[in-house]
Amino acid sequence: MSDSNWTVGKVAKRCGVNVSTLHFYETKGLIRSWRNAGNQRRYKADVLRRVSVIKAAQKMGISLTAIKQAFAALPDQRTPTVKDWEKLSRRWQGELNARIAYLERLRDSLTGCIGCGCLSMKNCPIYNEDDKLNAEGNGPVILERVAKRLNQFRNSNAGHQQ
Amino acid sequence: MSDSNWTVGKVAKRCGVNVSTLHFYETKGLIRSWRNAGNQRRYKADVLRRVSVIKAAQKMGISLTAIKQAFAALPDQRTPTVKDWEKLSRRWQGELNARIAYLERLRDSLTGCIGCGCLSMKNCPIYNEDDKLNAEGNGPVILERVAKRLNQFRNSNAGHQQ
DNA sequence: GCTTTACCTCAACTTAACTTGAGGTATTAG
DNA sequence: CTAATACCTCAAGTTAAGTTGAGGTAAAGC
Repeated sequence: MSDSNWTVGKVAKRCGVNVSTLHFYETKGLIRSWRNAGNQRRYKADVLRRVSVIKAAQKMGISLTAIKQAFAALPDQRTPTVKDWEKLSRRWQGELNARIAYLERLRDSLTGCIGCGCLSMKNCPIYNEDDKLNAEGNGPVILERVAKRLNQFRNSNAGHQQ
Repeated sequence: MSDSNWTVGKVAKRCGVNVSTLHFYETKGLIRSWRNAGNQRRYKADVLRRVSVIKAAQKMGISLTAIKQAFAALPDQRTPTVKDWEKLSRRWQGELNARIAYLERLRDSLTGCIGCGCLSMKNCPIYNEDDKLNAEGNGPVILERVAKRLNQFRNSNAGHQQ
């Protein structure tokens, strides 16, 4: 009963988000609810994990659009199992590693490049980082619009490795 | 002559940004220009490094506001030297390290937490990461609004260590 | 049974970091 | 000298991820 009778308010409190955020996630297709006789939202308990996973993914810098696409890999009819979630998790771990590696490269070349003045030159490792990542024929691109939108992961093919 | 006679177009092309971006950066106080007789912007060559450093900092996830504050530490009257830039760089390296460490913690606890269901619980290491970072009396906070604005670094005290 | 919460919808506002466009002036190439 | 660029200003638009508020209904507490 309480298993499929969560109200927005309870979910919001439990997950530490606003009610409006849950409404918003629903319009984005990230979570789902059914309505009771009085047109109020009711949730199954698994919404809690969904919201928590959304929050965790956001901390990794993954956009809602990419999260939605990742969720698309979850079973549609049955409630996702632990294995389903772990699969998702492993996928994101790969992205997280790529992201960490990217920041490490940035860190390691930062002082040298800022100091030497090569930053505005064509052969600077920092300056050309995007170009390398975005090079054609070089496998799926991991980071999208790096300089523009705060290192968000690309929506269109999040999860590809190599 | 060409040392202080860079036009917006030339700077834009050299730095790989739009002219409108340079206008924008100027309104934000990130770069400066003088005007020629016909009211057109002219730049000193050091604008190239400034723009490049802005771009590098953005790749680290540092906001323009924080970048502006960091630039405030640069000399106002003379053109910044290599040492000036290196100082800035070292400051950001510390933030970059903190950011990398944060993502590593997230990665290492991700699969376990997503799988075990603790994500929505109070004792989950991922779920409570923000709280730990934001705990009072625990030294300066490094990451701000982590879950909200894609891990941007805090504006108000960017650069503080430990 | 009534009053306080909790919900509902829908539109508009918020911030960051830019971009786009309109209407007009300067510079440059030939 | 003139046509093609390049610039100028200022206002408005864009995206992500929500938040805020108005006007109205449902459910819960006592």
